[in-house]
Amino acid sequence: MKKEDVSKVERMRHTLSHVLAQAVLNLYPKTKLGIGPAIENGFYYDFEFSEPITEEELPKIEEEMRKIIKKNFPLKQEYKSREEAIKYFKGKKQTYKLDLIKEIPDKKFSFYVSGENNFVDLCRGPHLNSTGEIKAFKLTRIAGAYWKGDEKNQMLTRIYGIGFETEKELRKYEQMMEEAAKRDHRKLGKNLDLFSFHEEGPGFVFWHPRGLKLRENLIKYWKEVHEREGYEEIKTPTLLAMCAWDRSGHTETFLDKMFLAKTHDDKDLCYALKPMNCDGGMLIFKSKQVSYKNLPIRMGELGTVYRYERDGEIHGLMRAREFTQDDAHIYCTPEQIKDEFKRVIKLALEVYKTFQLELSHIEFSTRPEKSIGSDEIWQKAETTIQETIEEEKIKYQVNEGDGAFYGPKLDFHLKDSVGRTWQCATIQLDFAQPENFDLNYINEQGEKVRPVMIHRTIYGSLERFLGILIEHYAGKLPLWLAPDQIVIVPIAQRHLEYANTVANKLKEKGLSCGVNYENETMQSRIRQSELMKIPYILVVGDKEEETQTVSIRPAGKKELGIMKVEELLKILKEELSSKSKESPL
RNA sequence: GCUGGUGUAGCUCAGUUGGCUAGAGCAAUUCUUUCGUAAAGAAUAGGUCAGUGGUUCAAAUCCACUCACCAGCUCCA
Repeated sequence: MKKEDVSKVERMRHTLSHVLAQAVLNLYPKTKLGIGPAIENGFYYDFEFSEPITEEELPKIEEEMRKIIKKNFPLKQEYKSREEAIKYFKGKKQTYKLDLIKEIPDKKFSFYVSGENNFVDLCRGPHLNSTGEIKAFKLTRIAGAYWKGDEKNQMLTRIYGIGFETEKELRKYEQMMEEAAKRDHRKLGKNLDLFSFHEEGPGFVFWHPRGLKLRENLIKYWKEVHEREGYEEIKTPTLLAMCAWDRSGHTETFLDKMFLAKTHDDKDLCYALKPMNCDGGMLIFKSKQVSYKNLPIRMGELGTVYRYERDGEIHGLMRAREFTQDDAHIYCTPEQIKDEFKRVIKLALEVYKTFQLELSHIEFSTRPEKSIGSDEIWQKAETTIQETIEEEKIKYQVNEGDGAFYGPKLDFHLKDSVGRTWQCATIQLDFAQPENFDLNYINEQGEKVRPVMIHRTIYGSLERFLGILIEHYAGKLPLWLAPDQIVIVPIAQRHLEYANTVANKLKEKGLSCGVNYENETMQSRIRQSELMKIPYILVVGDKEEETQTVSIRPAGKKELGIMKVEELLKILKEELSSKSKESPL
């Protein structure tokens, strides 16, 4: 790669990883080197230390790095032949580097040399001209990472750092991360009394009244758009007998993630909690004869599924062991695939726009190792998806071998507050399951024909999507989603009656409105409401009662003055109907 | 599951190298107070220091195991 193709800050981050490796070798000469790339906002390097190291040693390594930077060593690129390269790393006992060379087919290998001990690293570059060009950096944390990203391999020690062109930018980034940590949905979920987790159910979400209301608001919107899009809703059992999972291939490919259930009399019919909703849906499809005239059939299901995720993989709402997919299965003819696919893409983009969510990226995942169905079927499915997204001019990246076991898929990824991405919407093309379940419809010639199946979600899971939303809005949910929309604060006890009259008027219009008449000062009650991020606080006292008005204070803002209740209702109605817009007040 | 870390009251956190009855603020309860836009005052109650086992005259503190959580990896919606 040419130097000018890579931004200066990226080259700096890459050089930083080399400086890190050099510093580590200076301090711990027996260390074996893995790889060290530049990443978003920084860099890392993987090492195998002879003795385990701790985070307390990072300042020492950082200091050594500063020495190397100060000495301003030039980075020189040179080439070695395969034999020279192997000989060099054998001499240094750098087994991981030898492993890398084995995998690169090139005849000539690019190396970078710098430093007083002529630190040499196998590397394509590009780099800065010399270490002295490095500006602001900091080592941030230490973590484990498998060699070449494969859990069957040795686990190495990864040291992460951040790097920027100025100290100011570095500090700004650190501050941003601190702010982001405050948005963590797990923290907000506790503070806003939305949900909790308990040792008695690791990975299971306990929804509190306020959280459940939020969840239901999200469901309501989902139902609206799906009804409009021609979906019908179904509900299938939480448990199915194992023969269903045998048939769909889950037993073979998914068993380690399934919760199994038995009855007390130990009959041989063993059950599993559903890890996916498709089996139940297909049984409904099969329950009657379908004509080509009925297709496409779009069956939606807010299906709660159970997956025994391994310890350490669960993460708040983002990755739970029980979660509800906003699932749907579209049964259609081969000719209808593209059109249906496009409709789902459009719907996903529309929904994300409503929340003003920015998409991180779209991934096209192809056939995995563990899969069912013939080569021909996979080929056809992958080509169809690729053609569709190219026709739609959608930017995507290919994720080789990451499809579902029954078909290739298109995934939409969203970012959380600290930049981790999470897969939300997914659209999966499936020729295999209709085969397994012997699904068919009657075509124009009166023959039985196999339908094609599209599995899809828009939110992905209600839990994950809510996690993303809570962080996206930093807990300050828009009026239409907020579990408690309005709170009325009567100034003194004598205003309680009037407060209740106003509350009833608002409730009649379907707004959720409470009255806070706790034995606390008005200031304290306003504070409580602010902390709960209730969109509107209405204060009522003598003045308001006399003029039949309310004093309005939108959350996080100063008071706006007084207004007639009818006038307020008009404004709120407008705000509720335009979900994606900001509050007009 | 892997590497590293954490676990003290409902919440946020103190608790020196093991040593008197484990503390604080907020929240809760009771009483007083009825207040004009982000915290009124007083009193009361609240803990098997995650669990189990061990070391010790003595363990919140040291060790082992288990559980849960956090960061990253792997995996995933």
